[in-house]
Amino acid sequence: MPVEASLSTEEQDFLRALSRVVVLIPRAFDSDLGREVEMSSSEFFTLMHLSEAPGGRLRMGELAAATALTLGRVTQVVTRLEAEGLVERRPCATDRRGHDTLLTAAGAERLAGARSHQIASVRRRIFDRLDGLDGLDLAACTEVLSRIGTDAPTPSPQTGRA
Amino acid sequence: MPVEASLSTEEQDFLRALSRVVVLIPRAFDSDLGREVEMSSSEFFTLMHLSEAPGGRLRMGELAAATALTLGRVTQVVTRLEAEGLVERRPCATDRRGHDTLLTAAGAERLAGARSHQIASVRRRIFDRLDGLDGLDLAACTEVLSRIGTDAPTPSPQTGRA
DNA sequence: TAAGATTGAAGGCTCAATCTTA
DNA sequence: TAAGATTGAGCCTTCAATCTTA
Repeated sequence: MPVEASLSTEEQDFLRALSRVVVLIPRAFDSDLGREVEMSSSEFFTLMHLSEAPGGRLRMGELAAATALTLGRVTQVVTRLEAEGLVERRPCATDRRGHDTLLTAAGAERLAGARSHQIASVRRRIFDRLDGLDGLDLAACTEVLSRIGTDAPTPSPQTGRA
Repeated sequence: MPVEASLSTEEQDFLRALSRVVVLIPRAFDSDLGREVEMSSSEFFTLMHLSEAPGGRLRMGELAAATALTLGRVTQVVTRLEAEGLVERRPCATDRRGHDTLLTAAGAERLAGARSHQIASVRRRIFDRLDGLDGLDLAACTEVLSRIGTDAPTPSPQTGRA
């Protein structure tokens, strides 16, 4: 319900900058990765999170949490990656409702080939733009970004995850 | 071309936080606005930028620059808004290739009705999450976000680094 | 030739409905 | 009943092709 409310100038500026970034960044990443390694950023990050998981193996829900994608979207991405032989679906040993996604050797290789392109893209689109920024505190920015977006009391590192 | 490259831990953390936000924020805004005022965030921001322009009037290309949307997408959004009577298309007086988009009275009214809902959404999804954050420097974050995303030498104040 | 804008096809993402197992 | 996952319909967005006027 709309209560009497407004944003400060500082808040408005932040909102505008953020609104711009959430449009520009996905376009930039998808464009760069698509052109150079024929992969969407969703696919790239899915492979990346799998490669970092113990055994290269994650449940669908864990993959959704890691990528911030919806479960439905994860299913679609995994289906596509599986069709390319980059991941495999395995029944979950402890819960027969669940499925594990497992990074294949081909998937690991594909990720390795994509990584340097992605790093170059990230440098060009992000960190190169911050060169010479006076008093840059990247960690402080990271903290801010880590907190926002959710509705619930932020399931940030540490804090109550129930 | 992939050169020898990598990201520092700080940079990786920033990238992860940013990647999460660019997925979460559009979903949150579109969900809130869609439920409460049946409008997408693209439509909302389009109306907002029009309302801030002199005469409530902007060229398609200016609208694209303001919203960071592509020209093709702006055409579609404006078409939809026009069908609802919230904006009007007018031939541009000085360049017959161009079209102005003009905010109507109905559009201004609709925007006014949506604004408080949007502010509530922004508070809930963003600024409430930052309450109690020690040493928060919102302006510094804004500066960082304002710089990233583009490919070209950043149309920011100062330097043009090739 | 190039710039402003539009269009249609294709792909990304969300959401609600559904199926299976706990 | 609820949780994990999948599916299909539909919207959002991009991209390349196209049309008109500079």
